[in-house]
Amino acid sequence: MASAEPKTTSPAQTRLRADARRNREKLVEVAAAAFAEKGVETSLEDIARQAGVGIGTLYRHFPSREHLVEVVYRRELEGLASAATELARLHSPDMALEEWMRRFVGYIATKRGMANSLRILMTSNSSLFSEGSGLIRGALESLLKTAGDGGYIRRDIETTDLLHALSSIYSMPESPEWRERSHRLIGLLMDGLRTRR
Amino acid sequence: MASAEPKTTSPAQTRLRADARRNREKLVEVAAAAFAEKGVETSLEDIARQAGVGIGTLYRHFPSREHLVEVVYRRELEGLASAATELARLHSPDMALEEWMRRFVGYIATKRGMANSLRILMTSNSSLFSEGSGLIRGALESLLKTAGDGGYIRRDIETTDLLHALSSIYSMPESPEWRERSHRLIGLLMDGLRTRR
DNA sequence: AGTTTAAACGGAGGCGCCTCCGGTTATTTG
DNA sequence: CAAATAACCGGAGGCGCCTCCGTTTAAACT
Repeated sequence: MASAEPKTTSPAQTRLRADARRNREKLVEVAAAAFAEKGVETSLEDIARQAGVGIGTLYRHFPSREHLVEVVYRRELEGLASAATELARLHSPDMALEEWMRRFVGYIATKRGMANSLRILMTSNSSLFSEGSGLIRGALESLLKTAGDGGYIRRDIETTDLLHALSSIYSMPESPEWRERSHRLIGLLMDGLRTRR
Repeated sequence: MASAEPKTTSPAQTRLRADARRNREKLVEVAAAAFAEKGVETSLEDIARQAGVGIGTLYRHFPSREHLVEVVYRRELEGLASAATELARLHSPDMALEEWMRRFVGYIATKRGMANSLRILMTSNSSLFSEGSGLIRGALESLLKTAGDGGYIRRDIETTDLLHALSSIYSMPESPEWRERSHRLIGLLMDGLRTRR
């Protein structure tokens, strides 16, 4: 019988050497910033340089551009989902909801430029999409429930509907006031949601 | 008043110099063959070489890979549509229909590898898609009508249905017998269509 | 601590993309 | 037919992609 590994959280993960893990994490971090700033078409060699590793190292960890994009994408999605519980701890339920929606919009904003790469990704790996949207939906749902239970907002709102309203922001025309507009929309939604006294 | 150009068929076309037109046509021809054989990811420099022109010339005529793909795509579509009238002249109506459907399948076959580029193309230029499908729909419709009017096939079949049946071939799993399968499907469709005596 | 080894590194190299511009050529004008 | 000119040609060059493999190093073993 093979002895089990008691160290790793996820079981099917082959342990990485310390330097390898450092490099990998640095790469993801740098890539996230680069994608956000210049879109997913940024030079991978630049990313490797900024992370202080050779291009070979980047390609060993992420065999293709899409792999890297996927990892960054998923990481951000998870961050967004876990922000929900964090916000719920720090703010009142309604403020937590509002702030979370703002972050959601901020997240979407970084995805606007990368339509094509994302599309390729989604069609070739649709599980990513469904898992991702599941995470987000879960986060929003729990925020809604908490705020609803506490009497901060009305309770006759479906997660799906709100999610839909938020997603529509994605298809808003590109413009300088995009961010402002989307924040106004959130304010509007919150006004509608909050219970009057 | 500016004097009108009586030479060109399409009015809004600025006349090309003779050598330019030669090169352009040669490029499209070579590109069509190359795309069919090795998919749309083929090296554009190879295409230029095979066409006997410099890479600069290729890029002047087709500013991006997608432009070239689009032109080739449209050309083949038009060829397919015009083949319908040609076939109708040479064969009996039912044979014309059958042969045309075979060619349609052949056309689709060349498009299997290029899913991504085509998808990008479609989403960024959806008119191409609608115009294209209009063309081939028209072709099929006229073949159907002629054969129906002549009593060769039943008349209670909608163009849309047949088109749908044919398109389903596109999503058949890739396999060595793909071509054979699709031809069997066409045989089956024709059997169903033909009137019995 | 020293040895071993397999995992990880990183950059050179070959290829394709696309741009830019000095040279060439079809076409127009006299 | 020659000169003028605008259109066109083509390939060098700079950059990024990705692979391959000789070198380095973390980690396991003694």
